[in-house]
Amino acid sequence: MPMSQGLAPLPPNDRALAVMRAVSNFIAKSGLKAGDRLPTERQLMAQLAVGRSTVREIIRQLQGQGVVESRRGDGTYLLRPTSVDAIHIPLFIPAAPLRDRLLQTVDVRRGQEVQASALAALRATAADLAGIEARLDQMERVHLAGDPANHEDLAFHLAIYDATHNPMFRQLLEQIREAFASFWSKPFDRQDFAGRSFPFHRKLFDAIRARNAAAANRHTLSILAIVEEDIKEMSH
Amino acid sequence: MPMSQGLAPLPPNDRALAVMRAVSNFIAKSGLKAGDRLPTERQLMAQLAVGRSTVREIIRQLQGQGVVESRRGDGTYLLRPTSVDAIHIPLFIPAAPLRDRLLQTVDVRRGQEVQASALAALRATAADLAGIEARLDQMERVHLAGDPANHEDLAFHLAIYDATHNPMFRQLLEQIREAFASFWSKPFDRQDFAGRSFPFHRKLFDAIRARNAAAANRHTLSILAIVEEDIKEMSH
DNA sequence: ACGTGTCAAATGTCAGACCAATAGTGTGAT
DNA sequence: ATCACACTATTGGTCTGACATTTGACACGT
Repeated sequence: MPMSQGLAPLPPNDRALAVMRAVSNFIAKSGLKAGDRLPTERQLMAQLAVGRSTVREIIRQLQGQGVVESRRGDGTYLLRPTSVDAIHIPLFIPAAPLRDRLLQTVDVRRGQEVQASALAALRATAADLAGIEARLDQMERVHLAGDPANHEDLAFHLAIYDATHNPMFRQLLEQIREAFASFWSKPFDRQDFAGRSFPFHRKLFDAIRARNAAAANRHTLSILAIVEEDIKEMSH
Repeated sequence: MPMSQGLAPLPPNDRALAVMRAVSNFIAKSGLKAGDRLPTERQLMAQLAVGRSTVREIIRQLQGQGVVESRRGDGTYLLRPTSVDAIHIPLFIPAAPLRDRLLQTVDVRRGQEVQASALAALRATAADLAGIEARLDQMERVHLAGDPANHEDLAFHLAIYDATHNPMFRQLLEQIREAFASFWSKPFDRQDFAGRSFPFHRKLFDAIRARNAAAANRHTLSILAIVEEDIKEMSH
């Protein structure tokens, strides 16, 4: 194996880096979940023996990474657990009309979801299949009750991603979805977006359970085709 | 609901947000390119009439987003141009052995690159094709001279992505590649990584030029299969 | 039970000072 | 003329202490 990797390039007296590591370690080891409150700035300042400005700058940096959120007069809250050696990959998608951005994400998702479905068909364990089916049942219940099942739909797809045992799939979809959540807020929660894709979800599950990657791909493409149609139609 | 409509929504005292917007706007309008130097903290402080700590915190936030890099005693430099309304999507890939992380990215790339190749075959303009071929020629020249052509290989694939006219593809590959660059530095630059995939690149280009999406997919998969083999072999 | 006021605590902001590293300049020896 | 070295101005990094603004919780009076 080639040389020692990932060793700190070593900025010698860099307090900020030390504080960043300390805070990240604390988050990891203290078992904080998303939504939990971090120690106050003054507590961190005192316990780490650094100035408050340094602590604040690190919190700002975490904020920029989307790890943390500060609420004035209240405290700083954890958005997603992180660890020191987690790799942060920032994506920037340039300004464009909402419709175009949505269609661009469908392009990406088409490649990603097809691949994820195929991998899930190959790799899913019995427990994975049970989890997926549970999500599917839940989704069908809600849908048949006449309610929009967007949340359950997401859970279903995330369960498929988890069955690939590759965390990058989940990250990608989750973050893309979250990035657009601010735009959707109303139309996406209220109306049963892409409801016509509903029957294909069980077909997709059956294909995965049968370890039939080709069929899984086919049904995934069917679902995405409907999503794309709905986006195009939504922006009339 | 006796809401008075005409009330001022808010005088958001949020200086930080204002500074963030001001800096982002400045970056966008001043035409700064990656690598250019931003105004010094003291200049921003003076021109925006805010405290230096506020300026520093915004710079930290941009740092967390991967937009900017500060060098002590030198200045703050732009890594990637941004605009105010660019969407920031942070991905976190959890800690794992390097080998596993690399294989995970191959999983993702398989879906993505297949999709990108197919879209490029459908959407590439004449100019796009010329650009791709120029990159391919350059890559072949370097490779036949016996030098590792990793940089040229990247340029070739990026040209294909650009031919999809969907900026998300380029973002994804570029950022993933950059995230792992710190690990590769030596082994990746020195040795002709995945050199065996070399012949498939021209086949891929020919398929794209012939608008043959299926063939493009096939050759893309061939390239990635070799990449995967090399990763598995590298970690013997 | 319901507003209302008060207060402690938290983040947000500022100013001023000093430290540390860097790039550029100039000086001096060769 | 050239190279090595010291110096200096500039820049980001850190600390301190102060004040502002917002929030959540509790106590109070009606």
